[in-house]
Amino acid sequence: MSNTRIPEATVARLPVYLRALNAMAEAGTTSCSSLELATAAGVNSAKLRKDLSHLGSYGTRGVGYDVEYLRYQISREIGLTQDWPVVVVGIGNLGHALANYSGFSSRGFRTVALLDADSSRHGEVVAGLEIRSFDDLADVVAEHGVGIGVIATPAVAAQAVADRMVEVGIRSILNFAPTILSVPEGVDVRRVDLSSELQILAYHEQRKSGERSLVSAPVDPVEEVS
Amino acid sequence: MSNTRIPEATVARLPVYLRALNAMAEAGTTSCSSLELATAAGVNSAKLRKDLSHLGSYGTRGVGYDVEYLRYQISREIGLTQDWPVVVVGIGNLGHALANYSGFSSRGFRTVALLDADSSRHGEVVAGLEIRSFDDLADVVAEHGVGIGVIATPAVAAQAVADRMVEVGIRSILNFAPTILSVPEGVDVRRVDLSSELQILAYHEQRKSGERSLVSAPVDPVEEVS
DNA sequence: CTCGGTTTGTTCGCACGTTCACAAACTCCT
DNA sequence: AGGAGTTTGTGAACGTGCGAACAAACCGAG
Repeated sequence: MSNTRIPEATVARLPVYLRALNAMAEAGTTSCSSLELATAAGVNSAKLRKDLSHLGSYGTRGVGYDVEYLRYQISREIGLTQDWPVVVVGIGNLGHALANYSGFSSRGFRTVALLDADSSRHGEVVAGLEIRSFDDLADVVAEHGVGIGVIATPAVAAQAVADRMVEVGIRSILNFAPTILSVPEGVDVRRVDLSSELQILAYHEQRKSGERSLVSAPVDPVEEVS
Repeated sequence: MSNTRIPEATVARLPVYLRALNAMAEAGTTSCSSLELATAAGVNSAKLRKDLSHLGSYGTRGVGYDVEYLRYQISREIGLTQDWPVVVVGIGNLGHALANYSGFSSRGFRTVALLDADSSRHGEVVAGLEIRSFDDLADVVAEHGVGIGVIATPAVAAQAVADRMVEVGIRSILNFAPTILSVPEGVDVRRVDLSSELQILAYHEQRKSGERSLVSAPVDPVEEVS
């Protein structure tokens, strides 16, 4: 069972389960049912059980799941039992926030370097780390091992940063810049786009409002531009 | 065609298309094919055409799409032709970054208030706005109309903030706090979890590494805790 | 006007994800 | 020991999304 590939949708939910389990462990709960964990994670209980079944059979019928045991199993499956060095490039407002974000360092992720192209900021200390030149990327990777690259630069610089990251061997990139990065096969990019999220919310909000006022706006007032 | 509901997966991609169209417009391109736009957005061209067909028939066979016209149509569909007031709660590192994020203000979204529970920060000016008390939430909503709420508080405070937002009429929430919010029916919550994104990357990175070294780790060294 | 080339919009088959419903398995009580 | 109650793990039905392939429609040349 555990040698088969885990579905992508399941992988995306594992961190949520892990978070819920951590909260339970902190609250002193040692055991939980699939329904409890599912509601804490905001999903259907059947979906939770199927997700967990992809990792193996870690529950006990008639009883439920041992919080600590399941927590370890999910952590191991995701890979949090090892150490992941993280390089953050672009220390603007967002990069600053990311460097200080406790959620990064807490779970196996260790920010090992902050890089920025702006030389006037080099030497400045943020979250206990000195901002270094972007040219040091290769050195950082050599020093701490290849890890995960986080791009928090303006959109125009993002592709160049990504290209350089790939060059020095980074194959997992978290991109906060509002651009689609093109990378070679084998490199994973996850995009976090704050503006897109707002736009999706706006779409649903608009639909909800339109529903209320029963305006269907059937005719389009704008003609083709010539 | 345009009166039917647009699939959720399509809605999530519309902002990406919009961004690509904006880049084209800035570059002076007035017309484009589905293939050009699709590659710029990083998707399959067939998928792009199907997505756009849900909005209506805005292209010309044998020619392609008019950039400006399509840009307007997508903007209108998402609802960006109207003005969306946004309230940001929790002006820590992340809230600070969000307040300064230009992508918010650029596309119909207008940050109308920054709120924080910490009274020592009240009056401080961030991105041209004065930080106000969280108690002012109802006033802000009354003043600027019900809008979108952004939660950038620590995890422990997030649920209380969400509850209050719902109370004063906000029904679209963008949650950056690492918690699952429980909200009543009709309220939309989108979650942006930086730590989860890293964990998903780590999972894939681990698989890539494991593939290389051919270590399948079939036996589990940890026994059930008693 | 007709014909060849091009590009959209749509149909179809397939794979993936979700939910229901239930058998298997465990605990507890008598 | 046995049965009642509970909860997991999974098989099956269902819905959604994706990609290929193709017909419909448009442009331009002759």
